[in-house]
Amino acid sequence: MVAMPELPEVESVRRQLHPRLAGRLVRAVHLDPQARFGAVDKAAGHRIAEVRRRGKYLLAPLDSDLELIMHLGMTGSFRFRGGGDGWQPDAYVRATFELDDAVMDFRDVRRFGRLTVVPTGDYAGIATLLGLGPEPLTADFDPARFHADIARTRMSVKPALLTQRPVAGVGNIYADEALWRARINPHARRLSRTRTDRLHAAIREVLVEAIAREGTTFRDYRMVDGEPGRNADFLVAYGQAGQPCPREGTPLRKVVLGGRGTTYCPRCQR
DNA sequence: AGATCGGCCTGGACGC
DNA sequence: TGCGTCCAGGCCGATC
Repeated sequence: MVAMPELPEVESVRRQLHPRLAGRLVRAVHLDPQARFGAVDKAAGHRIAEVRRRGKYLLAPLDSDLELIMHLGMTGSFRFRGGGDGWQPDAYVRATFELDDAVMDFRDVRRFGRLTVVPTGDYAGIATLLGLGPEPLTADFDPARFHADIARTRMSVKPALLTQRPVAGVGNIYADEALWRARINPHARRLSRTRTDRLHAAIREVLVEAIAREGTTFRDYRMVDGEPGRNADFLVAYGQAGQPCPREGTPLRKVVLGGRGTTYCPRCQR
């Protein structure tokens, strides 16, 4: 495992990115010739209004009814040159934004990150963003709707969460953490309202706690100032296979579910 | 239409 | 030491 920026990591990046980008003019965008980014160079000549977040996406409205969309993928990070944090561009810089008062690099070892510019709100070419579920930390995340979404699908609850449709921003780490906390087996289907209510609360809790620690860093995830998140030492399920369950000591089991590594307690997660 | 699966991409871990 | 193989996974497109 490397990084997997999920909602807490992306939100931590957003909080540092917003003050550095809001109001700035993009003078030019330089791309790695191998990068398959969309029309991100269309950002050139436009001013950034703000940096928002939806799920794991960073959204930066530009003037002229354009919108810069950024996704960190697995290993993406934004770094600024000459900021005193020692950052120097390396072989993994995939895009460089020349701003009116700064130079920002997008670094991405595995190239899973995505950058593009679209007409404001036109997400037709970005299926996951188009079908993105509610923001978990707002009132939009409604327990009744969450239950209906989880009950409607025939998928197991964990893969269902990873589709981003029942709720936005939950990835592999926080799915395992929330399911453990809610004592729900990741294979479970058609959960009762009582259990989706527990999961609803657990998702909010693990995300809020991880944001307070500025996310989970294993290796590559870095905030804009280069600092790692501090949540890795607080994970109780993800990556803890074989360790005793903190609730009652049964060794945690790792399986592959929906093609993703999944760790859970076979005894207390039913 | 919803669900499933392979591919993308790379470096690090691991085995011999 | 060095090489080959496997693994990690968010998202997307193809297919069932």
